[in-house]
Amino acid sequence: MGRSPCCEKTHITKGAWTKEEDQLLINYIRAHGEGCWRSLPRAAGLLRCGKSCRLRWINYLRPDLKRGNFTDEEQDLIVKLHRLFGNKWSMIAGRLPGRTDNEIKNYWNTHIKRKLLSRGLDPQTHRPLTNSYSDIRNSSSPLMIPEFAGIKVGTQEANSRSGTTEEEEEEELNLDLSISLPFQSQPPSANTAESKISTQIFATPPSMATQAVCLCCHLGFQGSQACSCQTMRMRMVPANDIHRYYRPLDS
DNA sequence: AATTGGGTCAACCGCGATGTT
DNA sequence: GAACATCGCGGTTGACCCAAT
Repeated sequence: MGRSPCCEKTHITKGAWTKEEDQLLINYIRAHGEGCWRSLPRAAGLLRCGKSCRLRWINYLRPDLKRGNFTDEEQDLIVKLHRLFGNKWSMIAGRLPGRTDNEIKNYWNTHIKRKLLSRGLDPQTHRPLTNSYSDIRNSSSPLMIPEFAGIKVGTQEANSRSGTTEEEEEEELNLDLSISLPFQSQPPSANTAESKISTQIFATPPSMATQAVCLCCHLGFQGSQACSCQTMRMRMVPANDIHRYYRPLDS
């Protein structure tokens, strides 16, 4: 037999979170750390589904979250990453410190998507809406988004000059995406487009990993037992795990 | 002052991958 | 290996805000 259900279907609160609920969740996670979302609501005294607690914490309550508008650099990076990963918001979020997948997804749908459309670009493919792919490859005009500096897909002229293939074209994109936590000890092994991209992105010196924000330091606990900086410097953390880069205070 | 319409974003839903029994 | 739970993700919804009318 499997496990028991993740949460009781009855007596579950839905909708907007109250300040009291937020505080209960914050207090509990401060004391016990993240994890075991199934048992968390009851233990924290919340009448919420564990899933809802996890979402609230990750998207809103985490102390390392950035608030406020996206910077031009972040916007630029989102477009680059979206071109590489598509709607893999968690992958994109993993490379934008302090931003959540939900936040990026919302920002994409409300701002960037519209901007691209107004430029006549397909937000999914980042290519002109009216032209087919072959048209684009034969086009002499660069695929540029002036508002997002540095997003140049490449041109036929450039390709014929350098004799690059489509895959190489991808690699021509400057992927200096290391403002986040781009290092992974073992890049994905599968020979997929994503893995190639990941390999490239993750090919950052190990020293970059130490530039990640340690949550404990962020909270002012550097040097304390809770601070795991030194431990984390010994082993590399997957980029997607930046938000987990901390250790429960009571451990 | 009331209504309307668009923009924003927190939260929910459903699904696939993974883990556990 | 089957059955089930958990986790995490992407898509969608709906409440709220604000400006225009």
